[in-house]
Amino acid sequence: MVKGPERRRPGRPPASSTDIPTQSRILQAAARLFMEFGVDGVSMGQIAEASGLTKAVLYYYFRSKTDLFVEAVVRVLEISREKTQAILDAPEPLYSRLLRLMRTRLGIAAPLEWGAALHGSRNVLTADQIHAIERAEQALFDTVAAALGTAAERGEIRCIAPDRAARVFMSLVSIGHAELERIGTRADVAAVAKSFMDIFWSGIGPA
Amino acid sequence: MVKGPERRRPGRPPASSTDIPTQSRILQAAARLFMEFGVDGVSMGQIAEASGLTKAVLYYYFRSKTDLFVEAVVRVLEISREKTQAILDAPEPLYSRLLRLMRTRLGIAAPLEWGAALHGSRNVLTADQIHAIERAEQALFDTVAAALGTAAERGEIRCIAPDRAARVFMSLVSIGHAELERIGTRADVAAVAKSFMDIFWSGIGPA
DNA sequence: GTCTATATTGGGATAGAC
DNA sequence: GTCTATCCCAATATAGAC
Repeated sequence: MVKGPERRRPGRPPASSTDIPTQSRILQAAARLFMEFGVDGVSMGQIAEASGLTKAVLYYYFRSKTDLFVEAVVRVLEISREKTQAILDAPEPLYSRLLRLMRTRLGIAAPLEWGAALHGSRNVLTADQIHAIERAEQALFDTVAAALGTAAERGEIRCIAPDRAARVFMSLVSIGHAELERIGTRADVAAVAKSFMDIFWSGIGPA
Repeated sequence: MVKGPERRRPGRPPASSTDIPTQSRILQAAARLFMEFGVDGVSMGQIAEASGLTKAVLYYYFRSKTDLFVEAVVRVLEISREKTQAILDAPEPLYSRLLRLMRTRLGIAAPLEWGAALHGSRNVLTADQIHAIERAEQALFDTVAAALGTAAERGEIRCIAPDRAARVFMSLVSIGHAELERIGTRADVAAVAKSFMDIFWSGIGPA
């Protein structure tokens, strides 16, 4: 492009300039499908269709299906981490923040068991790819663990191993989501969130 | 076979007569592989090899790969349920029984996230097959839930929703297993079991 | 009941035009 | 950068001998 600067065309710019970049469109569609059907449950053709493109374009942006999968996972985990961080930074008691976090996550349509999808495909991923995913996953847990650790210092909770507790919390979110799916649309997200939160907070032992 | 009864051959009977029936051998191998690599991570060829047979034999006993998968899952869940029942029937306080259950399950090589494997393949399963798996799964949860319910009646615990708590417990087993895998062989199963059990029993809230 | 050999297809990946 | 057309292999499933 050796052309000099052009004068701005009057009127609304063509749609293309406001469109989501192709790569992001692919990642978004891929993430959604992978979350719902798992790696092997989705073909490149389906992802192409879902993003309104063709297979060849996908391979223009991503070397392989595995690559696309890894980048989609990392992206989702990063976004998830940011949202989580924002909620946990609020100036509230830990209990309220965790409850809000659980409600929010339960409300998200695509909850996802990446762990599940991963389990089946670990053998295909390179060490680097596994590492990338594990790092993104760990960052998410660390965000929660940090909040638990701070609260523990303040004597707000008795939690001894924040990282472990963080994993338990995230897993409770998964179970909660499974329960919401089971009972269907008549589900009361807030109520389910509350009851899982209570198990997390007080355990099942005698009062 | 119209031959009359033969006299028993002297000496040790041929190995074949004490062998596990072919169908069980297939199911065992299939269950192990499916648990480790997921449905799509394993081919019929691999299952055939693992059970010392050929693909054709597998198709002699099972109509399709999906069929084999479903029967393997149900079988594992049933066995798991029986073992669980046995442990929970012991005349001990609930806490001890649950701790023993968690230790035992953490010690099993193939822990498995059937849920994971399932998620990816739900779209392929017939309604009947999904039902069969869900029934077997529910039976397992019910076994744990029953123990929790009884204990609740006795005032041994404060648990309000036994079924929900049962799911949480089983899920803690999964996290525990994931943690053991992460930290590798230097893992202390009993210690990990204890600490997850404590989160389940007392929660993380202030003492 | 178990084998060898093969038909069939879904889907990952690429070539090359535009 | 995006398309059409195609290659190619892995893996399910079957045919038919023994």
